[in-house]
Amino acid sequence: MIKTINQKIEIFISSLDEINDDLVKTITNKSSTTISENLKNGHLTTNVCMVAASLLKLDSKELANNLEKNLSELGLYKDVKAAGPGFINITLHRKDFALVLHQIIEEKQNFGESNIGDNRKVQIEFISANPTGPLHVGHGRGAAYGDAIGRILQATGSSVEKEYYINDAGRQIDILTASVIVKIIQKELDNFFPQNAYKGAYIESIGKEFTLKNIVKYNDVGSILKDLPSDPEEEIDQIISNLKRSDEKIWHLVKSFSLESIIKSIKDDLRDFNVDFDSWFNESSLGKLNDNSSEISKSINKLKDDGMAYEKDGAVWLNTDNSGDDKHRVLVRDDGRATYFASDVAYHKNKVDRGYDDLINVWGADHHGYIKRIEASIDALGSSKEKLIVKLVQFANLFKEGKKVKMSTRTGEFFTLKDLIEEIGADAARFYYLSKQADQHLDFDLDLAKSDSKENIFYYIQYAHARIFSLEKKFKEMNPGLDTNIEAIEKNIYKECDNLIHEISKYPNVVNKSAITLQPHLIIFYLRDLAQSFHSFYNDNHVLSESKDNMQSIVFCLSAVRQTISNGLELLGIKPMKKM
RNA sequence: GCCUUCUUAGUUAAAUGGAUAUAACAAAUCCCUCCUAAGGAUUAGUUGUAGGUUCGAUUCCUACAGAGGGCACCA
Repeated sequence: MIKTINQKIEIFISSLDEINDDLVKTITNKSSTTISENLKNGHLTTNVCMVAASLLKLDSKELANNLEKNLSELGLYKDVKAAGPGFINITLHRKDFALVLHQIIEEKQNFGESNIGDNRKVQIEFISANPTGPLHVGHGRGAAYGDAIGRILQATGSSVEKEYYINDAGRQIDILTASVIVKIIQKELDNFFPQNAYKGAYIESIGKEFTLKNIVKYNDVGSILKDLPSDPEEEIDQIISNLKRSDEKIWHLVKSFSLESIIKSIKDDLRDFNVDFDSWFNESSLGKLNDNSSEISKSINKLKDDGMAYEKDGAVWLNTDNSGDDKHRVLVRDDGRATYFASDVAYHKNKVDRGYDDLINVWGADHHGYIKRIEASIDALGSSKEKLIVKLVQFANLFKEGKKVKMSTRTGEFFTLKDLIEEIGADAARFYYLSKQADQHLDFDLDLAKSDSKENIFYYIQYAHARIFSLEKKFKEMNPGLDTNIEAIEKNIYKECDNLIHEISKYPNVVNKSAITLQPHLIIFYLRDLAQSFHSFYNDNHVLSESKDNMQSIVFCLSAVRQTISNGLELLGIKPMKKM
C-alpha cells in the first residue's frame, strides 16, 4: 500500500516546476510515508511536502494542498488531508486498511519478517566469558542481548551465526587449575590457600568430582609451597610453576577436567536460558607461538612482513596509528609469551577469513578501550574495520528487597545466572535484561519481576496474550464449526477494532527498526503499547455477548493481536503464556 | 589529562530530524451480578545551561555544568 502511494507521490513531485531527476531522488530518499502514530491523523502519513518545499524553496502548506487535491482525485483513498506544517494524512478504504489481518492469517508466526538483511552473512560473538567459573548475572545481559539480536537479524533476512569464544589458553586457566589442585590437597598444605586463587564453592566441587576417579598424590607436597613471594600475583604464578614441575601429568588431567566441567555448566545454564550457539571457538585452536604454522604465528608474521608490527625493547608491537588508539600495543611480551591481545588478533583474522559481511561483537562495557586496537589489527591485516560492529553492554545491578545485591568475584560470592533463572524464570529474566538499551546501566529489580502490579510489564504483556488465548478457546466452544472470518471486518461491522488493527500494522516496521539499530527494547515497548490497546478494548467490549457476526470479526481481529504479541516475544526468545 | 556513554514529569524509563514529547509508579477520583482486577477510565505534572545547523531539534554540531565507565608487556 505504502509502495503504491509513494509511486503516486513521485509522479506528483516529478510534475512540479523546476524539478530534475536528481532532486526527485533526493526528495524521495529524505522523505517517508509511514503508518500514522495516531488514528486521528489517518492511517498513513507522509512528510514529503515539507522535504520538497525546503529543497525547492516553496511553501510547504501550499504544496501539501496541491498534493492533497492530486491524491484525492485518484479516488483510491477514502480521505486525503493536508495537515499541520505540511503533512499529508491518508485514510484508506476499509478493505485496504484491514489487509494486514489477511497478512497475519497467512503468515502466522512469520508475520513481521522481512528481507532487509539481504541475506548478509552476519556473525555475532557474545558472552565469551572466561571458563573459570559459572556465568553470573552480568553475563546474562550479554547473553539475552546477543541471542535476541541474532533472532531479530535472522527474521529480517540476514544469515546469522552465533559464536562463543572460549578463552581456554591463558593464565586464567592456569589459575583455575591451581585453585582446584590446591583445594584438593588443602589439608596436606595446612589449609593454605593462595590469595589470588578462585574461591567459589564450585572449585571445591570440581575437585571432589575429580578425586572420585583419580588419585591426587604429590611425592613432595612441601615443594609446592616453596619460595612463595608475598605479592598475590607473583604467589599464584609461583604455585602454578611449582605444581607443573611437581607432577605434569596431574596438572594436565586436572586442567582438562576443570575446563570441561565448567564449560559443561556454562552450556547447561545457557540451555536453561534458551540461548543457543551455532559454534564454540577455542582459543587454544589458534595454536602456539613456537609453532610456525599456527594461526597465531601466521597473523603476527603477516603483520611483521607488512610492516604493521615491529620489535622494540624485546617485545613485538602492533602499530595502531591509523585507528586513533592512543598507543601501540604489545603482541608478544619480552619474555616471549603472547598477550591475550595477540590471540584476539588471530581470532579476528580467522573470523574475517571465514567471509562474513558483518562481525558483531557483544562486549561488556569495560572492554570499551579495547575496540580501537582490534579495529587497528583488522585494518593492519588488510581487511576493513567497517566490518566490525562492537556493541557494548553495560553492567546490570541487581536489587532485592530494595537493596543492591553485592557481588564479588574475588571472594566467590556472586549471584549466578542459574540463581537468577531459579528465582524468576528464564523468560522474565530475558525480558528485563532486554527492557532497556543495552549500552545503558540497568537496575534489575527482582521483586518487581515477581510482582503482580501493572508495573511488571512482563506480565502485563503476557496477560494480554493469555486473555486472548482463553477468549479464542471459549469462542470455539460456544460456536463449534463457526470460523472467524475477514468478511465481517470488511463490512465495517465492528469499528472499535480499528485501533487494534492500526497498532498491529505498525509491527513489521518495529521489527525492521529494531534490526537496523540492533535494539531489541524497541520491540518490548511496542508490545507494551499493543497490550495496552488490547486491555483497554477488552474492558470496553464484552466480546462473548455480542452478536455472532460481531463476535466473529472481533475474535478474528484479537487472534491477530495475539499472533503479533507471540511473534514479538519469540524474537526476544520468550515463550508466550497461554494462561496465568 | 585523554577516550567514551549519559542528563527527559517527584521517581524509573520511551521517542528513523516531524504534528499536542510517550508510558508506568507515586497523588486524587471512579469501574468486577460481567469473557482472568496480574485489568480499565479520568485529572495534574517533563526535554541540565548557553549558542549553532534546519521549514522544523529530545534527536545533529560546539562550549559549559553534572553522573557512570574505560585508559596494563592482565584477561
